[in-house]
Amino acid sequence: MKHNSYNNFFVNFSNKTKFDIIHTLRDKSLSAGDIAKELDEEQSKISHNLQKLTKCHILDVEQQGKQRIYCLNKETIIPILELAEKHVKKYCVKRCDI
Amino acid sequence: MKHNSYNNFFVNFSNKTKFDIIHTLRDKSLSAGDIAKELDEEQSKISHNLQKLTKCHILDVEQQGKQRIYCLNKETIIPILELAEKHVKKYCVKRCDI
DNA sequence: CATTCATATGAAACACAATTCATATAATAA
DNA sequence: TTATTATATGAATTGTGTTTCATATGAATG
Repeated sequence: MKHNSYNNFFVNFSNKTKFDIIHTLRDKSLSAGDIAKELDEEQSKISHNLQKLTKCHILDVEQQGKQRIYCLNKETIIPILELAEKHVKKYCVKRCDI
Repeated sequence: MKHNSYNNFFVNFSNKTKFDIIHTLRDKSLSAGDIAKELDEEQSKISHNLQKLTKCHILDVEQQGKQRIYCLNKETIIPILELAEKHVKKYCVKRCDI
């Protein structure tokens, strides 16, 4: 497998903004604007991040009027999140992030 | 969950060097030096990366004489790799990485 | 078809992670 | 107890992803 697409996939889990977006969409679908509101972040910041998450199909989009509704690709993403959480809880309880 | 340790966990999958190390250790354990040799990379580069991978227990280490043998924490890491591969193969066949 | 609302986009600025290089430490053997 | 091999570490540099800001596009509505 080419490491690019692979690495790029994981990059999408490795900063706070994307983390917040993914977790916001874990139990509901939202428009770009509503995600920005809910996270109290600037519109274009959220938009840029949504583009990347969507490009590698971590998120799916659907146009609805003038809004764009984003939802999590639950099929593969939720299982990955769960495994990662399990690992982090078990091994990274205190300060693995230094 | 705190996003730090979480993000930090994923950061460790998102660059080529770490990708190469992880995949080299997928089927065998190696000393730091042998990893560097096998990947034809500079010693300290590999060492720095090994530190980070070990800190969040993606790798385990064991001292053996004056060598340090690194091995992959297969329990949680292999399943995550497999899910990621599945996703990438299915959704990122062409140029998700732009 | 002009206006408004929602979202996307490009480029510059910024932040942070990765690498490099020189050096230190740690374990062993002579 | 010095020399040698293996690995780690710190600081400066480099590289790359992220955010910001200004602006553009796109869909709907009067």
